[in-house]
Amino acid sequence: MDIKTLCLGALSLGEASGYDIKKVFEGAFAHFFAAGFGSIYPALADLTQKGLIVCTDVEQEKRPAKKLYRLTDKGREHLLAELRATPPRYKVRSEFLVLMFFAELLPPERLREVFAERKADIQRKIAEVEGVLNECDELSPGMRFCGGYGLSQLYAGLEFIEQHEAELLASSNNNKEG
Amino acid sequence: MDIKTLCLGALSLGEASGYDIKKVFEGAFAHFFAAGFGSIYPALADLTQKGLIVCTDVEQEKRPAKKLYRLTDKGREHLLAELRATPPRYKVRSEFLVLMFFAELLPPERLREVFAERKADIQRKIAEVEGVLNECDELSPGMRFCGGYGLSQLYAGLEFIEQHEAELLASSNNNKEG
DNA sequence: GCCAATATATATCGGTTTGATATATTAGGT
DNA sequence: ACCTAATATATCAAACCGATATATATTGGC
Repeated sequence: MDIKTLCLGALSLGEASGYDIKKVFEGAFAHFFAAGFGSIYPALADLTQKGLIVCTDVEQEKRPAKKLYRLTDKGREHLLAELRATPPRYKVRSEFLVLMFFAELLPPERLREVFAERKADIQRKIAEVEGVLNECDELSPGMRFCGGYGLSQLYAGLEFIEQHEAELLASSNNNKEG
Repeated sequence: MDIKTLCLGALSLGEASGYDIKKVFEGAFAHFFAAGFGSIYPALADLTQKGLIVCTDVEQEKRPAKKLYRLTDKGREHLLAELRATPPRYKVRSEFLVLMFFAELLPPERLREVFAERKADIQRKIAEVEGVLNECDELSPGMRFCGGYGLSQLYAGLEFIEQHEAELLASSNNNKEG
């Protein structure tokens, strides 16, 4: 699944600008799919050119002008077909775990820092997802499932780190001394 | 962190060919970092050109010839510096969760399939990681941490799906009838 | 003995994605 | 008056992904 399909998905929730879509990727989508402006704007141009979305220029009083995009019927059909055909993959790319894998090559004080940063990051994300789940009451069951799944992963990761970091830090210190 | 650094990391465990490194990415690294031949071979060429690794051609009796790569001192230093400077990120890209997010747009029977595929995939990965942890007794504490962390994520995900799939399927069926 | 599938091994290439950067306007704080 | 943050769009090189091509050797089934 590419960013284009994700943009169609975001637009299935209502019309939006590229900037709005970016905010969707930073909010609700944040913990399971990332996309920057460098992906979103070309995707919107492409989708427009293919007739899957249409664009309206909107002048604003107190902000820069924006381009509002809306799904066409063709675009909605394309989205449905794409979703039905998408295999349910789940891919992780974790620099954190690479650092753990090579923990012996890190200075103990850096290892401590890494654990602290990672835990802080997880806690920040937990707060974000819980915020969305609690504050927004127009979420579909599917969206709530997504949030819940994300929380399960975040809590399990946090718990694992808290239970095992001391052990790894100890072996790192021994390694330094020996 | 790019694939080049990962290749340096793989070579810090001993000399290897591009093909060997791919197997590392399919085994020990599998659940937290992916890399294909299209990334690995250019990375090795680049690292050789920069003097961070050296290459030896090895003719083999019963197999195609291979190129064995080995870290240089400069390469080892580069790896250490890179690891010390790498922020501990953790990025997920999940088509599975995108499908959950838009579950309303999926036919109920496809939703059932998606859950079945995802659970089978998780169970396959659990077996893989547990296999490595049980069968290999030369793993460093850091590598065991990695495997354990992966298992914590896999078990938490599996449990969450088992506890919530019925609910989502029910709302999907209602949606169809309503 | 033969065929198909699998494993070993390297390499390339188009298309997509990432991350950084550029540009411009308005709001709000000091 | 000045700086920072938010709103808004756009581009680009570098990196990465997935598929494909090429070639040899082994293994298992019939």
